[in-house]
This record gives sequence, structure tokens and C-alpha cells, in this order.
Amino acid sequence: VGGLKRGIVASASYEARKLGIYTPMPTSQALRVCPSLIVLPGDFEKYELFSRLMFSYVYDFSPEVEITSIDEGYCDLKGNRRVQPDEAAEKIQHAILQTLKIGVSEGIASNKLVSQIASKLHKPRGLAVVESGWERPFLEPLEVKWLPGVGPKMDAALRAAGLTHIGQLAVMSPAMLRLVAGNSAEQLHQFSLGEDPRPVVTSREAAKSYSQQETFATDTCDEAFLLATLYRMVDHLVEKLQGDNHSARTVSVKIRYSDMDEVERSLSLPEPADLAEDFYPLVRQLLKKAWDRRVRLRLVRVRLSQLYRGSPLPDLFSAPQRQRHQAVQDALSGLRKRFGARALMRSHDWILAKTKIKTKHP
DNA sequence: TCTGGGGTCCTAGGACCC
DNA sequence: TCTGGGGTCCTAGGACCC
Repeated sequence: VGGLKRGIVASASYEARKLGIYTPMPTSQALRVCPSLIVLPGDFEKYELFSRLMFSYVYDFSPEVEITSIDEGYCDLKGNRRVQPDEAAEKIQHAILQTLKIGVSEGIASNKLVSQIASKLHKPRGLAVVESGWERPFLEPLEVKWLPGVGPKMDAALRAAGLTHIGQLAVMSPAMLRLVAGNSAEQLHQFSLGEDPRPVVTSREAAKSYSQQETFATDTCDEAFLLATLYRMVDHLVEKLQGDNHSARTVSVKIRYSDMDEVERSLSLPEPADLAEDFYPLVRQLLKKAWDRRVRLRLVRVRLSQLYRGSPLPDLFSAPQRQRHQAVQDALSGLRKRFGARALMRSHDWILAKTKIKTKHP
């Protein structure tokens, strides 16, 4: 599964992995490695449906379920006296395989850290048990990159210091580890011992930001096109925002140049807003501010953050105009829902008139 | 034709306030 | 002539996760 044009591999089947195809390899490269590769586009609505169904089988054994992503989560089985953890895990796995035809991997341990690593270690379709008291010896021989928080940079830093395995971190003093890992040292050291005090959190936290980004089929320097794209993104984000009964104070625009160099600029409104028209002028300003090199762009992103509950309080003077904007917004989103996201776009003429920018190729 | 998309968290400097 | 301390908010960038 991945992007076809300029995309990357989002996920690879085990057959493909055998041939050396991994996330996040560029799809073009994957096709060079394996010309007969079958590349499918993602279908996130379907994944969300299956995600919900998958977790429904977990709830059968405990209400203490923490969903951390579309395909991962934790379940606290301590409260279930009727069924042993390994038995519950097996039943969940079996039910998901039978009904959804999806193989899942599970890890049973005394904390989230060890259970997650155990399950990942035994992909696919594994069921690993790490008995209480065996957390540290279980982790010792594993490479440091298995620990959450150790990405490419931290891995390289630790490696440069000769620290390749978790067992090595466990026998160090946190103070010494600090010289290599900085502020992450204490957390890393605790994890290396197999200790993890983080509880299973059932309540879903409210979103902190909404963003949308797009990589173009070909790099562009067409300002009207870029603005039309950014405005379409604002429309989409504002619809989500209102759907969740939120408003936002901060808007950011990120650009990525042809050479992968990235710049992000942000601005905050004095009061939260939830209408696309409130954000258009800021987005226009931010694009101008961010894009100061004479280089084509390959990606733009819009993000709304500093979210607040509810709609902004209507103000006496702008109320009628706000209603008109809201009506246009609703009509737009209705049409886009029926006919596709690009069925109706802000015209380049409208944007150019509005921005007073003159381009040779509108 | 190399290098996606949607998120979270942390840090650090500057403005500003008392 | 020299030059506080504590706090918050905003902005920019980077690391990391799935």
C-alpha cells in the first residue's frame, strides 16, 4: 500500500518484505526492486471501519482499552478474574482472524512498554508472554531502537557512543546516559530496566491540532494554484473543526521546496475562529512569508491549532456577514461531499483579484 | 521521477508583564 | 553607572510515532 506517483510505501505485505521492500521506501524505488509489485492506494475509511470492529473484540474482555492508533492499543486485563490473560489474548486473536480475516500480534506483560515490544517482536500473528519479573532479561539483548523514543537520530547518537543494546543502557548511570541522550536519559534508563509506570488510559484526549498536506504531482511555482490548494485545505479543516465543535486561534503554513528544504510559518488570531474566511488572509500572508526562495514547491501544508471548545461568540457587527460565509461554506462542503473534494474550487481569478498578485500564468 | 500524511511533544529565544 | 527575577505567550524548528 502506498502512493503511486511520488509516494512512499505505507505498508508492505510479508511477501513484499521478503524482497526487501519496507516502509517508508519511495514507491518508485520499490517498483525498481520488484517490477511485478502490486501497489494499492490507501482506503482509510475502510481501515477505520475495520479498526472499530477489531477493537470491539478487545472490549469483550475488559473495558480498560487504550486505543493508541488505528491499528494499535493496550488492554488492561488485571480486572478480569474469569479469564487468564493468555486465554483472553488467544480468543481475541482468533475472533479477529475468523471474522475480519486479519492477523494481529499480541504481547502480554506487566506494563505497556514490554507488552508492545513483545508483540512487535513476534509479528505477524504472534502471541508473546513476558512473565512478571522477566522484563529486564527480555529487553537486554534487543537493539536500542526497539525502545519508544529512539528514532533514527537517537539511535545514531547512542550507537556513536557504543551503546547498541538495551542491556548496555540498563547498567549505566542515568547521569552518564545524559551525556549522550540528553533529557531523554531518565526515561530511557527506566525503560531499559523494563519499568514503565504509564497507566492504560481509556479516555480519548481531544485533538490538539488539525492539518492537511499535499505533495504535488509536479513541483510548482504557480502562486494562484498554490493559494487555491491552500484554501481548499482550509475549507476541509474548518469543516472538521466545526464538525468537532471546535474553533482555532493559530494557523500555520508549511512549504517544502524541490530540494526538500522545509519552512513553516504561523500566526495567531486574538480570538478563536471557525470560518474559512477568517483564515484565508492569514494563510495568504503566511505563504508569502514562508516562500522566500526562488525555488519551486513540492508540498504545502495547513495546520489549525490552539483549539477551543465551541464556536466563537457572535459579534454584533459581523454577524450577518458570518452567516453568509457559513452558508457558502456549508454549500461548498455539501457539493464536495457529493461530487468530490475538487468538484468546486475557488477560481484563480477570484484568488488573484483578492490577493492583487499578478502572474503570467494564472 | 527518490524521499507521504496526520499527528504529539519538546526546546529555545524573544516579547512582554509585574 | 549598571542592570533583578519570575512568569506567560508566541513563533520556529526538530524528533518521533504509526
